[in-house]
Amino acid sequence: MPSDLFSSSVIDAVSIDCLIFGFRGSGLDILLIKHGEGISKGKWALPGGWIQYNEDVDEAAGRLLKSLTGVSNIYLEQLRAFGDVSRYPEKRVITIAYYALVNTDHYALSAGFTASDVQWFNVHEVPKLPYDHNRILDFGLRQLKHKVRHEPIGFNLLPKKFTLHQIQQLYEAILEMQLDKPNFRRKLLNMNLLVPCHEKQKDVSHRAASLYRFDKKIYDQLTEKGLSFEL
Amino acid sequence: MPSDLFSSSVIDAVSIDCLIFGFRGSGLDILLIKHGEGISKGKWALPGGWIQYNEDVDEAAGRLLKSLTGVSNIYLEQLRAFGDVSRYPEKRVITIAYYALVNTDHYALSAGFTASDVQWFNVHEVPKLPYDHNRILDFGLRQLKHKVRHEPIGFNLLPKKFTLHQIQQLYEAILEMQLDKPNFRRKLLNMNLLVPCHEKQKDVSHRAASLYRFDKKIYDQLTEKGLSFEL
DNA sequence: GCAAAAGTGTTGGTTGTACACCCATGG
DNA sequence: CCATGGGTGTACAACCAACACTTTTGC
Repeated sequence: MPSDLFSSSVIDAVSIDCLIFGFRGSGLDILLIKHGEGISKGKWALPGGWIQYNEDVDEAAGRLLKSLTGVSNIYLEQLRAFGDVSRYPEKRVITIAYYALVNTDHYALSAGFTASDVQWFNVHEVPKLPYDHNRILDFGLRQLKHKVRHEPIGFNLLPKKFTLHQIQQLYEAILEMQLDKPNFRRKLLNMNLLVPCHEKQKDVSHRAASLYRFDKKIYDQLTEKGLSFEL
Repeated sequence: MPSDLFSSSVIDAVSIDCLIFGFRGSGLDILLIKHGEGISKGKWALPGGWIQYNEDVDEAAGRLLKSLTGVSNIYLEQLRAFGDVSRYPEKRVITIAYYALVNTDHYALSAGFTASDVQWFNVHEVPKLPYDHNRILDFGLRQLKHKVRHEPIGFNLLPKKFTLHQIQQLYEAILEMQLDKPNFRRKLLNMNLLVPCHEKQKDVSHRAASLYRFDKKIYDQLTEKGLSFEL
């Protein structure tokens, strides 16, 4: 959390923290910043900060994320508020946590504002974070496991064109469990959510797989007609 | 929302609002209070108020609910924070919404603190509420529909001993749809969640139904062993 | 007997799960 | 020819939806 650079124009009792999950083909990553100032200077933490009086909380989350990390224009969803008395040492601060999923390759990281560095960390290799940030991360991971089974959010983490195997690896990374290949393929294809690109992988040392893409419009149409995305 | 009676000891930019759902055998109810003071004096609104500096947000929700309505000792779960700039007219206030399910019969309502009245309203017959309270209610109803399908929270709304028909009516009220009696019975009984009381209804003008009770311990055991509660 | 709700049975279709198996490609 | 992943087939069990039917009780 940055210091009160703008203390006159921000709400001082409420902060924002963002969980940005990324995927690089194997494990799940989380985006952290290194604090360049303030009481946690030098420590890695979740990107976050203060809300201004004239911006919606949802807007504040997007603005802070962009200024701290360079990541912009993504759909941030609210996780929940954390408001224990002792969660922040200096004074009473309630934080509202947001989370999002992005494809690691699509964003150039650039530390800014009060952040001196930005970096992806494997979610199982994060350092000890200040305040209750580790707790927030744990909560977010649990929420993510639940959400990914019921809504097609996972596709944000993949390249535009992807193979069925890549989706499966993503789901295995998030859910932390093995899935049966034939059954997973069928389940996904039978939803008619994926559009075949009529292209194959290249430069792989095994049989080339077909590429698919996810189409949000088709998903919206199907859900309106009463299809539910499950697993 | 009460006025700043304790303005020195409360966080002035954050409030709490509670959605308390009740059930009386037919429709779903929501608990509202009539404001006895402040800018919304005389209006019906969600019970809520300010958080003190020395209490956790979760605690504040329980305290406020009790002092305003007399309803205490229930499990309040956080819904989410609402933080649009214009949601509150006087000044910038972010609110954190909580929700809970209670059996209407188990609680004696008594208006207190800044509330001049308390009353149950059918969720489809609520008056126009101040601020964004109608939006919060809508959000809570949607959340409730989702939650009740995946976790056995609904049993809070029933008497200790209940018939299968009563559960079905409850589910039909929350989900706003008709359910097939034989299939609903079987589904519930096959989960082995319900303990038969070996008792029958009395004084009913039709065949008396068997009474069951819900046992949280059994539920916890079963979920540990990997059972999932669905529908 | 009638109404109202309790409770049981049956049937056919869908879905999930656990596999065995063959195919294509690079090294 | 082997390792790696792509991709298909099958067979059994479990589950679900729809609906017909019998039972008990008060009036």
